[in-house]
This record gives sequence, C-alpha cells and structure tokens, in this order.
Amino acid sequence: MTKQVKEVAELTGVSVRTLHYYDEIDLLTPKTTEAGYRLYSASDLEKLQQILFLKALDIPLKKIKEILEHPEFNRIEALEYQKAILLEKQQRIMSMINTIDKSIQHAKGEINMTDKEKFEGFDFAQNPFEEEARKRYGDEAIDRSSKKLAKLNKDERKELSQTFDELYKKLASLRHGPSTSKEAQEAIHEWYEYLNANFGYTYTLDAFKNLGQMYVDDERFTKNIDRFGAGLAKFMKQAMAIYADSRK
Amino acid sequence: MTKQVKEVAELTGVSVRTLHYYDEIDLLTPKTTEAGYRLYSASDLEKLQQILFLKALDIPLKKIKEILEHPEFNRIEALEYQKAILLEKQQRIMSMINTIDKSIQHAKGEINMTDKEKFEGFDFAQNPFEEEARKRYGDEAIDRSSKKLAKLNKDERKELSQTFDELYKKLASLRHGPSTSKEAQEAIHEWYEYLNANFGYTYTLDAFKNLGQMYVDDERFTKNIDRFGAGLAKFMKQAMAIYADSRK
DNA sequence: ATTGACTCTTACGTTACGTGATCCATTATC
DNA sequence: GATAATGGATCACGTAACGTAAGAGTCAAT
Repeated sequence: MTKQVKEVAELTGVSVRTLHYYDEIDLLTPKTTEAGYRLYSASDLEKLQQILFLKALDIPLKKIKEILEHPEFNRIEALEYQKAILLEKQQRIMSMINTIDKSIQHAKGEINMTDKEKFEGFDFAQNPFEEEARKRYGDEAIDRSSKKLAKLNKDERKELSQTFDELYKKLASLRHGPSTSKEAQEAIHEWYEYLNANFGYTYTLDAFKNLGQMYVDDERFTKNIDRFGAGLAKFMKQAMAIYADSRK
Repeated sequence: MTKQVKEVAELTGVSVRTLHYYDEIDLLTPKTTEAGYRLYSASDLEKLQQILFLKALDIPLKKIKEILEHPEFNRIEALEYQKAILLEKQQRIMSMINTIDKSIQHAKGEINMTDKEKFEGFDFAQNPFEEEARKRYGDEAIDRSSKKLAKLNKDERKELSQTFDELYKKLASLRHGPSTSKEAQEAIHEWYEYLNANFGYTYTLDAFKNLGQMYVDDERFTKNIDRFGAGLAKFMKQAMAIYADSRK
C-alpha cells in the first residue's frame, strides 16, 4: 500500500525533488527502506494533501509546518477556512476578468480608464489588507483564535509559546504517575484553563475530551507531543478524559 | 502627470523595491530626473499593468520581457488570451472547492475518497498538461502561432530568432536609402513571407500595414526595432505601407 | 550478468524580490 | 536660511522553494 516517490509525484503532480525537499525540511518525512528508499503511507498522502491545500493559499512552508505540528490545528475547521479563502480568490479573479474586459475596450479606444481602474482586481492592489489577512491566517489556524491572538505582538507570542512548552514539560514530568493523581489533574486543569484563556474559542468539556483523543489518534500530533516525553500524548488523553468526565 | 516610485507603488500595490528591480532588469525603465529620481509616465503605468496581468498568469519576468519587446505581440489578443486563462483558473478553483467539500465529509467519516480524488483540482495534479500549456503561452504570444511554433524544439527556435535578427539587420543596412527601392521592397517582401510562413496566423496586406504602423506608434516596439539602427522602425513602416498598397 | 528504470545524496544555480545600511534631494517648518 | 522630515538612490547580502545536473547505489526483469 505504500508508494515510492515517483508514484506519489505522478499522483499529486509535485516533483520528486519537491518531495525530497519536504523531507529535508522535515515537513513530510516518510519511512524509508534499508536502502534509503522513501515509502509514503496513506497518512503521508493525507498530510501532503493538507500541505498542498495550504500552499494554494500562499502560506509559506515554514508556517505550514507550524500549523500541522500544532495539535490545536483542527482539520475540518481549517478546510472550511480554506474554502472561504478560495471563494474570496474567486471573487478576485472575477474582478480581474472585469478589469481585462475594460482594458480591452480601452485598448480599442472605446472607453477611458482611470489609473486606479487599471489595477483593480490584482492580488495586492486596492486592498492591501487582504494580504495581511492571509498572513495572519497561519497564526489564526495555529491558535484557533481570530480575535485575541491575532493582535499579539512578537514578544507576547514568544511568551505564549514558552508557556505552551512549560505546560507540556510539567505534564511530561508527571506522565509516569497515574493520570488520576492530584498533580496530574491540576496540571490538566491548567491546560484546560490555558486553552480557554488564550484562545477565543471556548473548549467545552466534550471538545476538550475529543482533543485528547486526537492526540493519540493522529500520528502527527502524537509525534509532536511525545517530543516532550515518550507516551505523553497517551497520558494526556487519559488525564483529559478523566478531567472532562469528572466535571460533568 | 508623471509619478514617483512611491505613488506608483501605492497605486498598484507593488513594492518600491519591485519597481527598482524591474528597472534593473530592463523590464520597466522610466525616465529619470537629473538627480536620478524615477518618473513614471502614463505609458509606463500601462506597461506595468501589462506586466502584472502576465505575472498573474505565472509567466516569469524574463518571458514577460520578451513578450512585451516583440512587436508581434498584440495587446488586445493578449488580453483575450489572459481572460481565457483566468476563466480556466476559476474552473480550477471551483474544482478545488469541490475537493475541499469532499474532504470535509471524508474527515467527518461520512464518505470515502480515492487517492486520486484527494488531489483533484490542484494547479498541477490530474492535468500536467495545463502547466505545459501555460509555459507555452509565452512563446505563443511572442510568435502569434498556436500551431506551428509551439512544436519547434530549442534548436529550431534558435535558428528562427537568428533569421529574425538577420532580416532586421538587412533592413537596417538599407534604411538610409528610399523605402521604395527594389532592395528594400524585396527585403520587406521577405519579411512578409517570413511572418506568414512561420506564424500560423496569416497576415493580410492590411494587417501587415497596420503592423508597420504599430512599429512607430508604440514606443516599446520602436525602441526594440531601432536597436538594429536608429530610424529603422520608421523606415519599415513606410516600406511596409508601400509594399501593402502596391499589391492590392 | 546485464540492462533499464528508479532511487539516493551532494551541491551549486535560479527567480523575484525583502531587508537593511548609507548617502543624496526636496519640501515643510521654524 | 538652517534644519528636520520625508522620499529617493544605490550597493550588498539574504531568502524561499525548488530546478538541474552529476555520480553512484538498487532492484526487477531479461
């Protein structure tokens, strides 16, 4: 069921070199045979699909990587966001077509055009905010807040990511004990508060429980979380479920 | 009526650095004040519009330059071509939206998707020919033939461009004599035959005469042709008019 | 055992600018 | 008439996302 580079390349339309590159920057790292041949699994393909979707929105690979690494990244929500942006893009194309039509008439000497009109509909012209909005999307997707976080400056953001790490570390240090322990439940409580405090989106207890489930179901998230300690994802999932159930 | 860099930048949405760069690569070279300040005229803006249109089609700047330099490049025709490509692009976006919708359902576990389906609608996937077609557009626009030239290989193309130059040179050497001379008319005849032989598009005598007119009306073309000798464009225009009229 | 189709890594090249740094030109203000 | 602002100009180096050989190993099929 696994596929080699060429097959993937042909299937998806990206070049072999691109796949090598994605591997190189740790964006998409397939398993390899003993001889070093890359083997792409079904989930690798799914991830590639995600990457290409995000790329189509002109999000740089670096940010794409961040997005996919953060467990808070919600697939479905993201897809809907992407759809919205594509619809927007479609609008712009229509606007460009409109400008072209005018330009044709202008070239034929049939009408006049103002300088402004000549540049309507381009990626950038007229609405410099659109680009800004696009740049922000990456961040928004990461932290799931279209309100609070989008306004944070760099320093504040740095702080945030530190606390992120700190909480993970704290949880990692507890992971060999029971997930029902007082310390563990307190840490998870902090985690819950933290998510709700920082992200506009308020996690319900159910959503929080599901998030935990995702940590083990999705290999990508598991890997990312387990960087802080093997088995942390599983531990967090359990602790989160207990926490959620105990508070209903 | 002329504008400085910043004003142009704000009007069009491109950066000042980009304008500098376009100047640097001789793509868009405005007049300058004594102090070296760039001043963009109305026709400069029009050219910039052209550039941005072509850029929106993912044509590299090098090719855009070629396109704009070649007198055979027809503005209106090009605009229509661009419109067609934009319409095509719109199709693709719709297709992507469709794929996203499916992916959402898939993520929700509502449906299944084949690997192929997962990559439908991307720039490249499914129809690798589209990209090819886009690459070719530059060439097609340059030589106005969607049939013959598109098939030529590199060597043949080199040859072609040589003959191009040779004919220009021959005409340049005759430009101080009368445009009615036997040699001049023979050279122009060659030119006419040459265009008709090489480009799928058959120039009528009227079209040929108009082409000559364009050589002097449009500064860009004039500049390009006069590289081979000052006044060549004007000379060719005259000779082409006489040639066309004499054969009606 | 050899061929042909794939694969790998290494490494330099490319496009289209971004990002300062440093220095001149012009206009507005005191 | 001196002095800020503001805008412009030229180096010059940096970056992103690959493209493009070059040389060498792998693997299935003949």
